[in-house]
Amino acid sequence: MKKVLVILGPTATGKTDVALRLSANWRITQGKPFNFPQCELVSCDSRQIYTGLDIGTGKMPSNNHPELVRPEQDRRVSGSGSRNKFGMTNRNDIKRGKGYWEINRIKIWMYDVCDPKIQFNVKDYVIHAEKVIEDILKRGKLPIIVGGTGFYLKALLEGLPNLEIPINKKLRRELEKLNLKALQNKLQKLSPEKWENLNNSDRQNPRRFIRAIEIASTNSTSEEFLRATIRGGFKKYDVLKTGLTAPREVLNKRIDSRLVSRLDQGMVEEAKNLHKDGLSFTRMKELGLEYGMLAKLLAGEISENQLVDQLSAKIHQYAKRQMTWFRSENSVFWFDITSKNWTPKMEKIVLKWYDGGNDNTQN
RNA sequence: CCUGAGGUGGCAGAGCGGUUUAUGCAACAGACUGUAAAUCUGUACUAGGUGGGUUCAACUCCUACCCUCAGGA
Repeated sequence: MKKVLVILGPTATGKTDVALRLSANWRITQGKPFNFPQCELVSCDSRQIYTGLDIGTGKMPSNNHPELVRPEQDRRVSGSGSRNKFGMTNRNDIKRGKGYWEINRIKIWMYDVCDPKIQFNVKDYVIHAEKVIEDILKRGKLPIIVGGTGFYLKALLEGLPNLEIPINKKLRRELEKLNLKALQNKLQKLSPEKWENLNNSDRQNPRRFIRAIEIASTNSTSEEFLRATIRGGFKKYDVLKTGLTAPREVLNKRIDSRLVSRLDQGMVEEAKNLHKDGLSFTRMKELGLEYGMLAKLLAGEISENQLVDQLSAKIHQYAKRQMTWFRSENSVFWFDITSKNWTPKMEKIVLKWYDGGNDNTQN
């Protein structure tokens, strides 16, 4: 079975660095007893997807890797070429070897797949990422999925039942005009079972309603529906899930110091430029966290001090949400990055898994 | 020093003479099968600058003091 390594965990645990180090180690130790693979990283992050969100999403390595390369140089020069639905100039960017970054000669995929003005979503992610991963495997390398977006990761690994039921823009536009009560009524009428299945929290979440209604109102005999269960996720691969954590307080401290260094790296400038390139503040706010706050700063709604304080809190909350999400993830080998010797331990487990092939159940 | 405004919970910020309480943010916990760094839910907690009054009752009225801010000198 083809193998895929996953490194998941909340923000600021250093997932990417670990993945890069693993990749580098493997290359260095080539020729030893194990048949070490070469690795390529696959980002699983709902914001690194977007072009131009570099510093604020941590694509830009903070400890200035000298050999950072960005193969796709002129991506943002808006030429006259036709653009795909993600606002990229060529539909096949990924196939043609674009859409990745290279750090110390290690490729990182699923960066810069979509224009930030355009809304990306899970389905887009799954489709692209699957393609990328298959391609990496075909080239005989080990894909390392580096994931902070639990939902995307889950969809990629396990599939999403209604993934094939498309977005109905017209319907959404109408539903968005309705208030919560109206949405509730509509779903109750349309699909009582669906309503029953929603928990209290989702029953007050307009955004969930809109999709639920969207699903419920597709004709169940439609072609989309028939195809709806096709996507089955990753059953065909041998997946090892590793996870990085740290105590809350440690994480918060790391987040705060990282925030300072992102500011030093020119995060504000970056946001200014994005806005100059036509990214509205409204849209920027939708992008959340750093960009959301940066938009507020640039729009004059908050001061620089407020930016730091509020953003820090927001990212703390985000990390918390990620931890809550990942807690329910099954069969993850967790490593506390504040514990001693976690790195060699992790490497050992990974190598054993990679080399073994048959000793799969160790947790 | 004068004049004006004001001092409310971790922060911001309302109303009100009387036990039900603003509210928002933050905190804590959680949900989440197509915006997921988004969206949503639940919980707890913490007040009324200080000292005097008035009143059956004061965060709410009066007063002195302290402090802050703005304008003046």
